Amino acid sequence: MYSEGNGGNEEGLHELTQDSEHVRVRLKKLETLRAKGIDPFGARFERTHLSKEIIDDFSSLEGSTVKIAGRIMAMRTHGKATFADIMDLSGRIQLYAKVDSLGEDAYELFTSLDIGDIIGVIGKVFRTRRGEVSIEIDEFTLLCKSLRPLPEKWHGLVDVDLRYRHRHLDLIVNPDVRRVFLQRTAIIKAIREFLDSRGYIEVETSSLHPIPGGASARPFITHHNALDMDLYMRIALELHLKRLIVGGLEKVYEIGRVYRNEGISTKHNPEFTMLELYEAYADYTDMMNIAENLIHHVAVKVLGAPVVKCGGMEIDLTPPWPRLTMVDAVTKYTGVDFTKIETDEDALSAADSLGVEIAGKDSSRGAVLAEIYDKLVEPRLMTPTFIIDYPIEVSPLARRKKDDPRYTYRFELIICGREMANAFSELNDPIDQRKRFAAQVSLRDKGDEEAHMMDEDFLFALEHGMPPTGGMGIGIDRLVMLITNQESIRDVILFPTMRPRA
RNA sequence: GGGUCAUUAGCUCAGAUGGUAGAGCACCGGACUUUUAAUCCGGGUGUCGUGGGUUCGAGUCCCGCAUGACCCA
Repeated sequence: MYSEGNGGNEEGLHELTQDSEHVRVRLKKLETLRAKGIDPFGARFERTHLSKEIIDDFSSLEGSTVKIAGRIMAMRTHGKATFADIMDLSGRIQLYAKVDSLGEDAYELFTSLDIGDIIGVIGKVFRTRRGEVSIEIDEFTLLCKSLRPLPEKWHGLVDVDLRYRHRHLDLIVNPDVRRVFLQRTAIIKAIREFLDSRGYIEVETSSLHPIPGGASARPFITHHNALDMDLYMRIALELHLKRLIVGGLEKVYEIGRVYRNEGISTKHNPEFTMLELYEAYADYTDMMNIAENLIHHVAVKVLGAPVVKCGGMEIDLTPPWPRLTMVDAVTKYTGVDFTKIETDEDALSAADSLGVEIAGKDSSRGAVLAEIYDKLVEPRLMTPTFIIDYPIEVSPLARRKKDDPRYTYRFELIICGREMANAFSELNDPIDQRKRFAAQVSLRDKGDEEAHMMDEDFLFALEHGMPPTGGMGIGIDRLVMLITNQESIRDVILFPTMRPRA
């Protein structure tokens, strides 16, 4: 807060004053405005139009008076006439200020405004000699004085570190950034439309868990003071949503933030957004149909066509998409045929011959198969592909295949070399589920910090009986990256996790 | 975790061989009534990320640290 006279917050002022000549100059202008009785931080302003509406409807609006507000992005003064560009949510429009129509005092006040200031304007719509739709100002009012300069008008804000730390500046000066985040909103809206129209119920489950479950990941730990107990930030939505299926909600979904205590990279942020959905009496083939149609729907809604860019190429998302078992996929891309591999030892030597390192990881046949797939196959799958029938060892929550108990009714959807969805026919046998948890717990005891914990509350629910259920998780951030053609997860998360600056 | 690179003005960047720190935009002063990266004249506004070291002298060379980017695990 910066108040008038000597009663202001000296410390805050001091910090700003130190900053640069830009700030000093603007603080001085602020005092000058106040001395003239002008409030530099104005109030409510009723707009009649957004800038884009004026430009789009120019033919019907020409000559009429409009009220518009926005941030000054550029100023071009020419003595007794001045052009300025202001930006609002819809875009930019040019203002034209003339001493003839404003009068000397108001005109002088206008030219003393800074780039970055926010103003409200009443004026007439016209087109300049050069053809640009503009507003000739009759009156204007200062709605907010800006005390700091904006980044450079031509290059914008380029430094990625500064862009993420000062996202508000990124949004002001880089139009593409605004576009991406508006698209993110549109994507999530399209997902809700799709699921709501199919009778899914959106729910919110808790994010503080006594036991973190539903995924293999290290959790964040937090503490509840009154209960004097540690709690975990959720790493998945899965187990609570399944409890709702037990409870008879039958078709549920949640779009929610999950937290995983892992490294940070262009592909990983410690908090990210998952969609999970569960449908009673369905199975993983139903989930494949939903995945195809959902992502197709989203692309058409947001982009206007079922086509996304991936690296240099365009990918058509029109369903149906091919389905390939993991074993077949590994054979196709590496030549190694896992139908001929029976033992853990043979699997290990196959991994060795392919140069896939297993040391320190689960060395069971199924886990090795999944590791080979992860390293050598997944990154090469560009067009949408369902990889089905995951090994049981890496799928502790999925139903076992009837004809081959080494595999599960599970798939992952790969687009552009990235995992977009993970789904399975849910395990509803509480006795088998207990054994799977036990196997995970023993991995955990051997030092695997990502292995699941025993979750008695979940088992208790499962023991009351869960209908056969199909379930799926979709990483929203990755989906947004795909649809908006962004390479870094940080470019689709408004405030990615950053280390504090020194 | 390992390797490579980066960090200089509000922003975008340049600063061979070690010798008083530069440009464009932005900003300040002046001219200019349809410009649009407006133009013209004048002005450099800086803890060269940080802490050490070498040297008569370090933005530049060496070491540590911080933050970031890319590659690898």
